[in-house]
Amino acid sequence: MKYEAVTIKDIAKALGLSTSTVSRALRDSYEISPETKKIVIEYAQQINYRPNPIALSLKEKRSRSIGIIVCEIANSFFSQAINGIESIAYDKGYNVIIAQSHESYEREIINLQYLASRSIDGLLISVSSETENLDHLINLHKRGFPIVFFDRVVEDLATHKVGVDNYKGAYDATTELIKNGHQNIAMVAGSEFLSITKERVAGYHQALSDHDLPFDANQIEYCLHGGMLYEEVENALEKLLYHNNNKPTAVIASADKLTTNCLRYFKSKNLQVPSDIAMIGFSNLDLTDLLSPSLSVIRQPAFEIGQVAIELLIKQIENKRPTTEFEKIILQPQMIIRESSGAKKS
Amino acid sequence: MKYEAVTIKDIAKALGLSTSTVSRALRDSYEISPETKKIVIEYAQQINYRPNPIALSLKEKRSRSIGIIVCEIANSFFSQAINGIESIAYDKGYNVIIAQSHESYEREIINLQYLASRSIDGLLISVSSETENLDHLINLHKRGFPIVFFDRVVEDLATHKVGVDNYKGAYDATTELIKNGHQNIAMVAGSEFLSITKERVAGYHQALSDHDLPFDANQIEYCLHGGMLYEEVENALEKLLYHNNNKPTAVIASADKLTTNCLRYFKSKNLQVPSDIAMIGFSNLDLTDLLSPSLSVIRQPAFEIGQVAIELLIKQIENKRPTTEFEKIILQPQMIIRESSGAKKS
DNA sequence: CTAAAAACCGGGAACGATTGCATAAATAAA
DNA sequence: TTTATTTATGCAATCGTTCCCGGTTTTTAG
Repeated sequence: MKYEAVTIKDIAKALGLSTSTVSRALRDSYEISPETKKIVIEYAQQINYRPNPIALSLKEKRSRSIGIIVCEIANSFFSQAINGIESIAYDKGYNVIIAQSHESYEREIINLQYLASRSIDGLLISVSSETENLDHLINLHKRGFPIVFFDRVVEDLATHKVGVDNYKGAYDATTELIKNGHQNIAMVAGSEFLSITKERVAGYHQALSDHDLPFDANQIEYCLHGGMLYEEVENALEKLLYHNNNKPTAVIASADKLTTNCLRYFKSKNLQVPSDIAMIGFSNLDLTDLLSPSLSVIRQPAFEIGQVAIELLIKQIENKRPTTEFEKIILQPQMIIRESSGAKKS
Repeated sequence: MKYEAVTIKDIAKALGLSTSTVSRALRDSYEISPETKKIVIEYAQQINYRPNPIALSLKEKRSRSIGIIVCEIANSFFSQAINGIESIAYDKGYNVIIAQSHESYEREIINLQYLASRSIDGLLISVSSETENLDHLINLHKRGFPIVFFDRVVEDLATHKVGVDNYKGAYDATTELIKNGHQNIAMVAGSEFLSITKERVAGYHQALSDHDLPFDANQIEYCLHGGMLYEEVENALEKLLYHNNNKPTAVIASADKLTTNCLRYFKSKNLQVPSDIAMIGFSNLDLTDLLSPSLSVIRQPAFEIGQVAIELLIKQIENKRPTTEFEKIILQPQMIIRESSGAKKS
């Protein structure tokens, strides 16, 4: 069943005018007499005429839609970031097409091809945790396609980038645990490919060294799928807690899904938080306050990250000349101390 | 900065053929010789030719994109439903444009106009909790525009509808609480405008009456914004617990956000669940098992709802003749009993 | 060897809207 | 009255693709 829309031709025919006159009248051109304008505009309103955006896109060579690729929308951080993106995009007359990589490199490529073939005007992407090879992005980028990275940025490409101060977030979290008496602090980290992981590890590392605590590489476990699979978090924690000479009394989880899956593991093992094992995690969940014990978190300004990213992207899209100067914007994370990061059993 | 794509004309010029020949060669028409086809296809591949979907849309009068309107994507139920929708849509070559009403009637209308003007081929909608007047939907529907309702369906329109057995979900939840010894069970319900609210109230009502318990209208509080605002849930619970001769020992929350905000309220008032007040709620959150006490929930098959809805929509879009027979599909919710619905203090 | 039938390919209209250019009529200036 | 100028409108190209309608060559049949 087709849904037939009113076109400019219908108006022209009905009013005995040419399509150009109608088009100009609707755009309020100075070349059209006030009387003709009035007739056209009133008739258009009456039959509920709407310009066909597809025809416009074809002519203008732009679709006024932008693509977003994230791992999962069912992830508080990303759904909040998307809210930020949409809040600006809709105001500026762009619509967004969201695609999910589900942390798969392969699906990221498929999504990218799909979006590119839907002729989007630009791309906002937070790469999948499997993404190491960047050819798919480099290809587009070389051809002058506007790309902005957010959260999981890729350093090797000259584009706008928006993220948080991951180093500081991890540094603060580690320091908080140290202050509460923990000397053996482990880290459950995301994919090693991601720069955010490296930065968070670096922050953790530095905090230990600033407090004269030894750094032990065995205290870090990387999860390739960023905690999306419970099993990988389970394995990581098994190793850290039971196959490690140096049993930690506290854990830092470096991503949303890692944080919740760590909790799930502790619960299944009947480990009390924070007395058996303390923890603090990166998380943007809205109900970390409702958990028992309430969860200490590093929270990222997801909404703002989305807003800044889309603004940079639209600026680049609407630029007449190719962009040569790219910005890297770093927002500050927020540490919320609650119960889970407390002192160990004495 | 414009991103110039390769067109069929470029191929034609480079190969000394006409655009029609190139077009046919790429579509594997029988009218083109195998040799020509080979040359064209290889060259197209080499220069990475992609057909322009906008030009196709203009010609075919369809955009192969469908609109989704939900209240919030940062809501487990809806993000899961969207995952279900996308899983099918992408396979069938459709892309989805997501818009959020944030439970506002006004924004729902704006979104609808926006989507319609973006020439989507069909619409999947779960109406906002403020939506009482349906003119905006009726208008589109009258013109033969394909619409499928999911979750929050609207009975007055002849369209496909997909939802869960809300009556049964609430009936089971109520029965479970009764079995655990609760005689005074209150309900924190969503917007009165929504049919799902009415059905859930009816299920609750029937369960009470089947167990010879009195029904007291003062034991139900409606939240117009479906729990999106903490204050409305707070007000509702204040009334139920402290301005009510009949203080409940258990509460049923009839939506995701209501459930979490009830918990937040109990926590703020230092009420122990389930000993001070038991509860069970509709929720699709993935970490209700991690709460203390773990939360008993009615879980909806969100992913499947999304899948069924998009399948019906695509079927309708691709139908040659106008659809006259509409389906209403009801899936079964799942009750997961955990700690929060336990017995009251004895 | 001729006529018919394949086989293969190009021209151009169409989709809906915009826009540079041409044109006609009306008015103003000389 | 003639020319110049303004005013108001139409024609046609354009964006990228498909497809109807022809047209030419080659093959096949009689």
